Amino acid sequence: MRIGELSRITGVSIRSLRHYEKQGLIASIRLPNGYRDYSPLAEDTVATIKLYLNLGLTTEQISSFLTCVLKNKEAFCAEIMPVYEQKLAEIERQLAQLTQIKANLVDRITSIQHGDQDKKYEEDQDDH
Amino acid sequence: MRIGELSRITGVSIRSLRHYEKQGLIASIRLPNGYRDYSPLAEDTVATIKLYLNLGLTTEQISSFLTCVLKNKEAFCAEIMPVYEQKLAEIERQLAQLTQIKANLVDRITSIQHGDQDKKYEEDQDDH
DNA sequence: ATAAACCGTGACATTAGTGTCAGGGTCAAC
DNA sequence: GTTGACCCTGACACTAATGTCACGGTTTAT
Repeated sequence: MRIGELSRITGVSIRSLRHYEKQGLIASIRLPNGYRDYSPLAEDTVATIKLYLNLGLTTEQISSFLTCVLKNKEAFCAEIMPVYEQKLAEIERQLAQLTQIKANLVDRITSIQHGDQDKKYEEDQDDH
Repeated sequence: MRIGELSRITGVSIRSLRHYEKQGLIASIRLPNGYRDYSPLAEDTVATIKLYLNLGLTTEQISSFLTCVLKNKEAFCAEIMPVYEQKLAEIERQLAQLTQIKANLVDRITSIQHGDQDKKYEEDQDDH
C-alpha cells in the first residue's frame, strides 16, 4: 500500500510516517515512480510505534528494540528493560518535581485567598 | 552595580540577566561606556524572578505581574491569580498524564519480570 | 603598552515530534 | 488534455530558557 492509505488506516500523519522511516523505525520499498510501498505488516509496525510513543519513549529508544518486539514478546527482548527502567526513573523524577511545584502553588493560592499576613515566600526550592 | 556583580550575587548567569531584560523583567541604565548599571533593588527583582521561574512560570507570565508584586503583597495583585490557576490546571493535567504513563510502564515491567503469558497490550491511551 | 578581566551585540544550538509550505513529479478519470 | 488527488524532497516553525561562540570595545593593573 502507499503512504496515504497507511496514514488513513493507522491515523498517523503522512509527515510522521516519513519521519519514522528516517529514524529507521519503518521500512518501505520504492515503486518505479518513487512512491513508497508498504507491506501490510507496516500497519502493525505503526501501531506498535504509536504504543511506545504513548509511553513517552523517543523514536531513538524505540528503534533499539522495535525489531525484536515485532518478532517476539517483550519479555524476550533484553534491550527493552533498561529503556523502561530509565523512563520510569525519569517519570518519577518529573512526578516529584511537579508535585513539589503544585504544593508551592497551592500554598500561594491559599495564602492569597485567605488574606494571610505574614507568610514568608523565601525559598521555593525545586531544581529547575 | 554592573552585570557581573549582579550575576555573582544572585547566582543567575549573565546570559540570563540579559535575557530577563530583553523580556522586560528587569531594568538597567547604561553607563557612558555602554555597560549596564543596576540599582541594588535589582537583587530583589532577580530573586523574585527566580522564585517564579521555579514555579514553572514563563518570563511572559511573570512580566504580567512582576511590577505589582515588587511593590505590594501578592494578594494585592489581581493579575496573579489567573496565572496561578492556569499553571495549576496545567500541572494537574501533566500529573494525570505522567501518572497514567507510569502505571502503564509499571504494568509492562511487572509483566516482563513475571513472565506473564497472555497479557494484552492493545491500548495504552494517553494523549501525547 | 600589554595582558587580563570585564562588558557589549548577535546568532546558533539545545529537545523531538509534528505541522506546514514551497516547488515539483505522477497518474487516473472525464 | 486538463483537473484533481496523490506522491516526492527539503526546509522552516514551534516551545522557552539557557549555553556558547564569534567578534569587538573598555578598563585595570603590571
